[in-house]
Amino acid sequence: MVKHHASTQNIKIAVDAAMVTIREGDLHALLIQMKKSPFEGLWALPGGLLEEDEPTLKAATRILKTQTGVTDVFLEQLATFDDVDRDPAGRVVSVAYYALLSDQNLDLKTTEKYSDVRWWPIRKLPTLAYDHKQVVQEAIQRIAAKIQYTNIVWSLLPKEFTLTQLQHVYEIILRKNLDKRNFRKRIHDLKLIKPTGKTRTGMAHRPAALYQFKHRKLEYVQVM
Amino acid sequence: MVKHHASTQNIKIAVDAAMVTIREGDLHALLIQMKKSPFEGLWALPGGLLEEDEPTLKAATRILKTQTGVTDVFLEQLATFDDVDRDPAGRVVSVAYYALLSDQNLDLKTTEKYSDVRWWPIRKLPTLAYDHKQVVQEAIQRIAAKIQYTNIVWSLLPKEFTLTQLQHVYEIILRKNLDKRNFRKRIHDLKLIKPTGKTRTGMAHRPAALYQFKHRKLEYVQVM
DNA sequence: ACAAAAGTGTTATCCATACACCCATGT
DNA sequence: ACATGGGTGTATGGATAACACTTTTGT
Repeated sequence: MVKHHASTQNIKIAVDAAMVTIREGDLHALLIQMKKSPFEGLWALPGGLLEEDEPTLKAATRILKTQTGVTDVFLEQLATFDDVDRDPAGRVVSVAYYALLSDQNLDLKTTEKYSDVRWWPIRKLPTLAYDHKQVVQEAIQRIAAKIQYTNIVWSLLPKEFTLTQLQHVYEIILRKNLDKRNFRKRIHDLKLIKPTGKTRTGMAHRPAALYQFKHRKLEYVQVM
Repeated sequence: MVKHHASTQNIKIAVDAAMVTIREGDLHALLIQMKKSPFEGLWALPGGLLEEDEPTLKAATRILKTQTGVTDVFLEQLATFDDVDRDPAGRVVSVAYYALLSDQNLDLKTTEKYSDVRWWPIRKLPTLAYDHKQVVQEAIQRIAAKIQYTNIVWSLLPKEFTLTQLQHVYEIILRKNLDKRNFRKRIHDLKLIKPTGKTRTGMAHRPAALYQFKHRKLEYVQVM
């Protein structure tokens, strides 16, 4: 045990959310541009101080909803970041979450609080406030690990998608090319998705069959 | 972002540590018996409030050192537990760590603060205070997952150990029997350990060769 | 007709698994 | 001499990886 100055502890708790999606063939994170000093103009993950009667998961859910309007996505605690100097304004411990979003149906909201809100490619981030660069890095690592033994990619795709779209998600996150036939055989054997019967037409090539995930919630399956 | 009542936030931060070892053929966790109400007599993980100028990892390191005297072990953040009602005394968010200890060279310290300190088999825990049962469960899951793709078992074994001891660690944590020859072939191919040249004698059977880990720090390797 | 992505099976290689006996020591 | 765990190699089967052509559409 550390000490017992319970009444004198003066540490604040924040919740930050790394929202991640795939756009233009690459992973992107949602960043807000800060208005207030000392980080004026810098970019950061959306977040804020925790309320007393609110669990961190609820706070993260609210941040997500406020920024993007979505609720039905994969959202999970990432880790807690607590370097003593991470916030120049004082000791603030941050419980970080990460969420996976489909690039569809997103409606970014700019609020009074921020100068700007936008998606940034994860490999070309601007300078970030606090330790948010590290938070994003750890989120990426977690995602890359976790798509290999769970079904969480459901949260990165629209409700209906083609097998090629699904394969691209894996290729982009794992940063390697996959064999089309082996990938499809694998996905088929896992029985995580089912055909909708529809096809995606309007492209200058053969229409692709559309599929959907049977369950849009976390399941453990050895994908690769 | 949640709200901006920064000055009014009244949430405390604690650090708790699940220290785990293998004794008598099973996983055990170190628990302390509480003296103070409202959990008087109940068992709990060692922990305490975080100090303002201290990172949580340092706090966890100190808890570990205080309880067991050891420092050179694997210690990692597990997760943050923050149910609003987890502590009847008020809102306390707990950053939980877990540590892996060898059953050797342990010197449990009972302090004034606790009625008792002892190892409890993980499958037969007493009633625990707070949400510590959940913390232990998550630690076990993490350990079982992580020994399969890292070298962290180094921290559960003495500096020098036999291949059979190493195999037992995996068998106990994964709860399944492994084939001796396949296991040894695998371990040998991974090149994580090296023979010390010594043997362990004094037993009513052929002496076993003693090995040690080449590196006593986290490395990522697909073990199984 | 051409371009572009969709869709589809087979073969070879590698890796995981199953399996049994002799060895060195203490009693 | 007997009991006990230590130590060792091979053969098989299943999973993974490599690989090319036909189909359907839009222009």
